[in-house]
Amino acid sequence: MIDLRALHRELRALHGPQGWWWPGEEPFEIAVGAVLVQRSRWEQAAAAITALRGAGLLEAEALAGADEEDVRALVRPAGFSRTKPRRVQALARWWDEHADAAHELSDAALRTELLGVEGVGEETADAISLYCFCRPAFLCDEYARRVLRARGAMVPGSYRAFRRALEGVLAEAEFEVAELAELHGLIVEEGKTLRSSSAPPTVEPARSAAPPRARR
DNA sequence: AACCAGGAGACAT
DNA sequence: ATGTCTCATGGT
Repeated sequence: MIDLRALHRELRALHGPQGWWWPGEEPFEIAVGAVLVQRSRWEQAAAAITALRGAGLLEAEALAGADEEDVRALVRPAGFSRTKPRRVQALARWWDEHADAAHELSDAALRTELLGVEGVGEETADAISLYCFCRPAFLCDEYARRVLRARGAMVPGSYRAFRRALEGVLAEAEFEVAELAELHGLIVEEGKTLRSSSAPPTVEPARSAAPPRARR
């Protein structure tokens, strides 16, 4: 499909080796960030995290027991206030009760357990596995899709199919966890320079002098 | 004012 | 197990 080692080298040359890790001080904060950033910009998620920190809620037990309305107000900058407040509190409850024991689980068992938490889907489970529990994982997100497609790879549309398609080359590359962590960071940097359309640049038809058609 | 932003969950095949 | 459809909101 694609040589991930070569991609890693290329992106390092492009953006510089950056020893990238998910922004955040401690694992729980990182996990909260992974949920809050869903379908929104990192700047917005970061604002919500700052608010939570200010309220002393960046600790699992405190957030789990916090008033729902308070949490709603604090995470508002991250948007989706119907779902995200519930999701970060569901995560906090799980974290408070199970995160400790989760270190003993296999990579696959941990992932399965994370998927059982409300608001944690495939991508977020992989992000938490990698950046909170230091388990090998590759984030098959929209950026990865763009970057690989831009290099000519046929990338399946669904997360599952994408992930499976990468299993082989991923095993072949034998990345360390730190390398996987940095690779994702590099892919994000590179992905931001790409269009989401994934369509190769097409030549615009010669523009006529006609004014744009009036909208209705 | 339309459009985008680092998905998840429910449901049907 | 895999594909499809729906939801949902702050910021620019």
